[in-house]
Order: sequence, then structure tokens, then C-alpha cells
Amino acid sequence: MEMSTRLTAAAERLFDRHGYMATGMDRLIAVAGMSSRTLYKHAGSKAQLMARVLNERDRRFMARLEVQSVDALFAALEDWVRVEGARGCLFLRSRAETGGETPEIAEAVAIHKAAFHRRIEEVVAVNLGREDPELAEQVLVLLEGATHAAVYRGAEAVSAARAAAAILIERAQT
Amino acid sequence: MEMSTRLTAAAERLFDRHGYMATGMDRLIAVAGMSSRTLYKHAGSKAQLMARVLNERDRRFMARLEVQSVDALFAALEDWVRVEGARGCLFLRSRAETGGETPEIAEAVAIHKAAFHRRIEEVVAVNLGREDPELAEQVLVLLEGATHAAVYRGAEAVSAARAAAAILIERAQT
DNA sequence: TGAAAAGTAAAACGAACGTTTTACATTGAT
DNA sequence: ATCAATGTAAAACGTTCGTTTTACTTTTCA
Repeated sequence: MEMSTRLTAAAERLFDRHGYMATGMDRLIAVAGMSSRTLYKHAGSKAQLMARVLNERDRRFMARLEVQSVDALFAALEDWVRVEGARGCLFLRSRAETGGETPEIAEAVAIHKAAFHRRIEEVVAVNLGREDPELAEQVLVLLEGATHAAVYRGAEAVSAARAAAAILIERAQT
Repeated sequence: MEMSTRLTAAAERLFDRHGYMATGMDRLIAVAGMSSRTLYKHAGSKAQLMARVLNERDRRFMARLEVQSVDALFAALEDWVRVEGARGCLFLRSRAETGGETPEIAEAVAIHKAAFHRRIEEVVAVNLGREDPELAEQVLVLLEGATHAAVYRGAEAVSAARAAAAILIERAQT
């Protein structure tokens, strides 16, 4: 397996499960299975590595949201939670952990959240046949809420959000 | 001002704005305006201090949710965000930062989230005149979503959640 | 008045942090 | 065959971490 891939995968796993600040480079070196010299050649720095993890995660996550209906957005989130587990949004978490004071990280988060918002607006527009920014904002809140409530309420939170969204969509369609 | 109050207030401010792990005790000592000896006499340890911050925040936050309608829950959250700003849920954040591996913190978070869930179920029951656990789950998701979406979408996210909740409640009342 | 309690300032603790360096081994393409 | 690239293992860099200790100075109140 490619060195860079192994590194990014190990970093995502550790940062997500144990926290960015709480994960030391020694632990990362051990899990990635490479020397610190090689790690730093590929990573640059810890913050740059976190930024690459976020950009990679943005690709994977946004790919799942290439759907045509609002309901499919929630189905996609259900899949994501089943596969990846529910530990909250890694983007918001890593920005909060660093107080927004690490530019590479803050930038990666801003880019992802802007794309996330845009995508929801698009899906709502396709589903409804017209733009509806207010409904899109509600759907965004439900997705964000499902992601975070699932941490302590489990997958039930996602299906609750899905049902709520269905009601809002139905109401907007007539 | 009481030493303990000053300490807890400074800790909450720093942990919330810059992150728990990212905040060093030296910085805390400087902002709280006391010697490290005094700090440790009152705090015990950094983790215990965070736990006390969370318990104190639970008191303040839950006091605001002593209301009789679902709409008032969102009004309370709007107030909270206006006063305290929107940096996500400190409970979920601090648990995530420590990977759930710091018992004092994990316990404080579990207690708060259980109380939060219970309170929403109560308010929904009062508002509706009957229990409705599924609607309560949706309201919880909307509150959690508003809290986290407000980080990057601003107060607009809270009013969107409020409007969505109004629709769900109206539908459940008939 | 005087002993206990509670505070300060500052040095020190060992451990862990992110990162770099030194010295060497393996590989791959010309 | 060899030069350049890429890897390892491990020590070392200086800094910062959370916490404790030492040596004094208030404050409190019976």
C-alpha cells in the first residue's frame, strides 16, 4: 500500500476516534507503521496532515451526497453512520479543538461546509422543482442535528431526522 | 470575587473558546489571576476542572429550558446563542476531544445529555397534552442541529429550526 | 494575640510534545 | 554498475505539558 494512503488513513482513524490534539505523533507513527522521517516527508506537519485528512474526508462524504432527493440525503447519512460510526462532525470538531487558530484546518472546514450547504440547496431545488433556501436551511439543520444527536442517541436520531424532513418536504410540495 | 468562581469562569471561557486540550494550565493560571498552587487546591486536576465546568454549564443551560412549550425551547436557544455565541456543544466537544477516555468528563456529558433528552420529552408532553417520544426525538435533533449549524450558518440556523419545529408540532396537534 | 487557613511567586518535576537529524539499508531506473 | 530516491531506526532538539514543592506573606477569627 502507498505510504501516503496508509498515513492519511491512520491519521483519520486516530484523529477521529481519540481527538486531534490528544493524538501524539508517536502513536501515529506506530499505527501508520513508518518512521517519523517518512511521515514528515509526506505530512509536512501535524496541522497539514489534519488538513489533508479533512480534504480527503470531504471527497468521500460529498461523493455520497450526489443524490436527487432530500430523502436520499438522509439515507446516505444512515449509511455513513452505519459504516463510520457516530462521533460528531470531524470538521467542526477539529476547528473547535484548535480554536479556529490553525489556518490550514480552518480553511478546509470552511470549504467543506460551504460545499455542504450548496449541495443541500441543489438537492432541495431538484427535489422541489424550485429553489427554497429556507427549506434547505431546515434540511441542513436536520442533517447536522442527526450527525450530532447520533453520538448519544444512536441511529434512531437519523431516522427521526429523516421522518421530519419528509414532513417538511411534503408540506412544501403542495 | 470567590476564588472558585473566578477559576471556573476562566476555565469555561478558555476551554470553550480555544479547546480543552489546547488550553494550557499556565494560560489558565494567568487568566484566572491566581497561583498554580491555589488553582490546584480548588481544581484538583485539569480533568476535574473540566468536569466542574460542565456541571456548572449544565445548571445554567438547563435552567433556561424550564419552559412550557417547544417553541419556547427554541426561543431559549436563540437567547443562549445571542449571549454565549455559537461554538457547538461544549459537552460533545469535550468528550470528543478526550476520546471518551476521561471518566470525569464522559460522566458529566452523559448526565447532561440524559437530562437534556428527558427535559425535551417533558416539554413535548406538556405542549401536546400527551407523550410523543418520536416527536421529542425530532425536536432534540433540531435543537442539536441548530446548535451546531449556528457555528457556520449563524443565528439563521436557530430560527430555521424553530420554524421546522412549529410545523412538526402543529401537525402532531391535530 | 496568635495559630490555622489561604494566599503568592517561582523553581522544579519528569514526561510528552512536534520536529529534525544522524547514520545506514534498500530499491529502481539509466 | 551506479546514482538518486526512498525507506528505516533511533537519538536528540528545545519546548511545553500537567503537577508538586519550597519558602514566604497575608487574612481570618476564636
